[in-house]
Amino acid sequence: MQQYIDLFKALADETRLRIVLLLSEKELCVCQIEAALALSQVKVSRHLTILRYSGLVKCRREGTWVYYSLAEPKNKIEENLYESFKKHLRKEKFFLRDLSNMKECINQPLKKVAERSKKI
Amino acid sequence: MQQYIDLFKALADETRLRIVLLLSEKELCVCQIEAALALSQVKVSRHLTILRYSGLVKCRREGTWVYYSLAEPKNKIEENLYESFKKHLRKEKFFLRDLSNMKECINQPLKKVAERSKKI
DNA sequence: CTCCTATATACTTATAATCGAATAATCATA
DNA sequence: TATGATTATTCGATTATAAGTATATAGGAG
Repeated sequence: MQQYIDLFKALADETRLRIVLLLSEKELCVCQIEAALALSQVKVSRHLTILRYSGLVKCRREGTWVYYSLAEPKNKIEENLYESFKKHLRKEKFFLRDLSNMKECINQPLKKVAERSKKI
Repeated sequence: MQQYIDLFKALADETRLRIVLLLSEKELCVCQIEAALALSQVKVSRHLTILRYSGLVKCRREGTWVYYSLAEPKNKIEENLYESFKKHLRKEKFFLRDLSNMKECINQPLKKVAERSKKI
């Protein structure tokens, strides 16, 4: 039971939901997420930590960068939910915006990405 | 976006998740839910109110009893989630227990049901 | 070792969620 | 209208969550 509560708790926050949706598209490092969502470093990092503890995402370090990606679904509910995200949330405006922002960001040199994220 | 946050918030509480699961089986009145879940009247009523405001359940009055049932899903995510519940959560122990409790309760005279719920 | 960049954590404050106890409201029936 | 049964709401206390600022940690380059 608790695993499902934890899943819904993890997704019941705008920042975390947006992060999960981005990661359902592609593995990303912290600064790319910051830039794509136009959020501060602390905010992104903190919510990534929460997502990590709740088992929704995993990470790997590569030099100074830490890349985050979705973890394997821990149960059928989670699995179906992710499929459902991919199938239905793609059409939503808020997601398309984050997504195109993200794609723009990952094509820029990281320096620029970092500067951009500091503005917000 | 907010509609999804609201959905996950509504489900991110043990009491509410258990209620939703029961209602995915059958329309029930408040005292039946109390008895099935062995929870106090206040607790059940309060969480039903929250579920009603978040649009997950609807209710109809019949004399002194108020019957609750799941509302029509408001989006595809919600719809798929309910299907997923029906398909996968049925096997979970906590759900089977609540379910069999519920079936026992609705076969008893209401007076007994009420007494039973007061004990807890 | 020092500096710089990327990321994580502590500390504090503000806000929100939950709970139990008491009380109110609603309806049916006598 | 008085009573009993069912359901909803208010109140006050407690706990949990989220946010910002400042600070710490970790790794790479020089």
